[in-house]
Amino acid sequence: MGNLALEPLDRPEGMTTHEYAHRRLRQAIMVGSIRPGESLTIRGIAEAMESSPTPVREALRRLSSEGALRVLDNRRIMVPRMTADRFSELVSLRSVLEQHAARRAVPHITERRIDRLEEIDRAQDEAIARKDNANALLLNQEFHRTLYTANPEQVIMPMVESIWLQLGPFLGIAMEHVAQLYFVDRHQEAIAALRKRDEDAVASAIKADISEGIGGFEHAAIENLLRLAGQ
Amino acid sequence: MGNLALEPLDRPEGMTTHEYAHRRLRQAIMVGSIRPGESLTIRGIAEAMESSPTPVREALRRLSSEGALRVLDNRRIMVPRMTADRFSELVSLRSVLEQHAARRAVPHITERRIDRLEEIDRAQDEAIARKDNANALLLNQEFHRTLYTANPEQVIMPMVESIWLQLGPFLGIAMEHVAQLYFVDRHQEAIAALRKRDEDAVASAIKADISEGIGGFEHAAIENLLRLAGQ
DNA sequence: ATTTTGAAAATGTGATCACAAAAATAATTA
DNA sequence: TAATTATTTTTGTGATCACATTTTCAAAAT
Repeated sequence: MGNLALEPLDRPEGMTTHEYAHRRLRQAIMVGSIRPGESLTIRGIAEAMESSPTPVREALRRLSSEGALRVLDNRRIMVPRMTADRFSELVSLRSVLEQHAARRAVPHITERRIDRLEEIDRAQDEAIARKDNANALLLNQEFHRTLYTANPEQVIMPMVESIWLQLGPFLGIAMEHVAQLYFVDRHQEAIAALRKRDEDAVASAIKADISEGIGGFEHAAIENLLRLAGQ
Repeated sequence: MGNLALEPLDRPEGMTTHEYAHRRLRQAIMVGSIRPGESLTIRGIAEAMESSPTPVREALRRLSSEGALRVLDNRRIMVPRMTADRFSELVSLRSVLEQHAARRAVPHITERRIDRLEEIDRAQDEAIARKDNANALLLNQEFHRTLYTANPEQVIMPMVESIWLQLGPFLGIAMEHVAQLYFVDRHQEAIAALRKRDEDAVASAIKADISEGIGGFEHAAIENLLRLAGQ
């Protein structure tokens, strides 16, 4: 049942078992440490985290509703396989979604939050420098999340995270076959635009960040990568 | 625990209990037959559909991951309350999302499917004529769903449905206080644009359909409606 | 050697139970 | 009468069990 070991993740007091299972599986999927096609068994996971089938099933159901997992006809649960076409759908949707999220965040952004974004970006650069891909990925997500959640009534975040969840497993594969994942980012450009409260410029920085980041994989490159990984 | 009675919904052979519970609750929420603020109890629902807590809990968890339900700190589960600001977030996101979905569907649309769209639109007009709001709503959703799922690799549909789920309870309130809900739609315009495979025109028809439909509620009108409904 | 058959193990599903926390109700006090 | 306390009921949670289906693996047959 895969290395959902990752890091056991601290479990805050009062957090329910199914919540913990959900968070742990979610993070494992999002940073690509569970391979597509790998099938997950309820009992296996339950045993791995020393609990029982009931809460694990609830966690798996939630993840399937979030698009992170897929239930087959035989009721087996697995991480969906990636295809070049699906990848392209995911990336184009991500671009539209996050541009919109960024625009709607601008009117609510504070200087304090922009400072926080700079910190996160710095931390991400450090993670990249020490080739710590998993943490760089996590910090990149935190950068985007911190931007979008500036909007207090925002309802888009769960959808953005759903996209991340669906792209995660592919990133896991990519990281095994490509040395550097995020050589460039457009975060500085986004920050500059935010300081000016320039919605268009922010949206365009986000668009570029995505299209030059994960969106940079071309159709043929993806098929090669998937073949290489035995998908 | 509310009239999730609605219609008991036929239960296809082989459908699991939690799946059935999920579908039934989902539909009840989507057509607005469960009021915001109304709290749902696991045992209550289980009893109402003659099953047990386990599968009902799974259904509720899925719905909470889909944005349809909210778990409070006391672990109570309820339909989220609407606010004017949240409503505006939902509608603007819906517009962006569905325009994108429509654009990506155009290259895959077939004449047969366009014919099907015309049928659905006709059926919806009939439902409107006989003031059958719930079915008109369902048929409107089927129209949009049929369009977007023309794209076989589409990953956007769960997100669109999540928006519908979040708007559903408000529609239920609106239906109690407003006579006609969908006096106009832009479906014919969308169909004409589809016949010409004109992406821009299709997107613009969908945009208008949303902004003139549910998007037509103005900030003040929403606050009035919510106050009227005792929210 | 490949396929088919049969037994054993693994797995998903849902009902039930025990426990703790929360809510509702009744009893008591100010 | 209103507020507070105590008791009862309701509710969410998670472990366990039984059952049916599926998968796995070994033996037998073609």
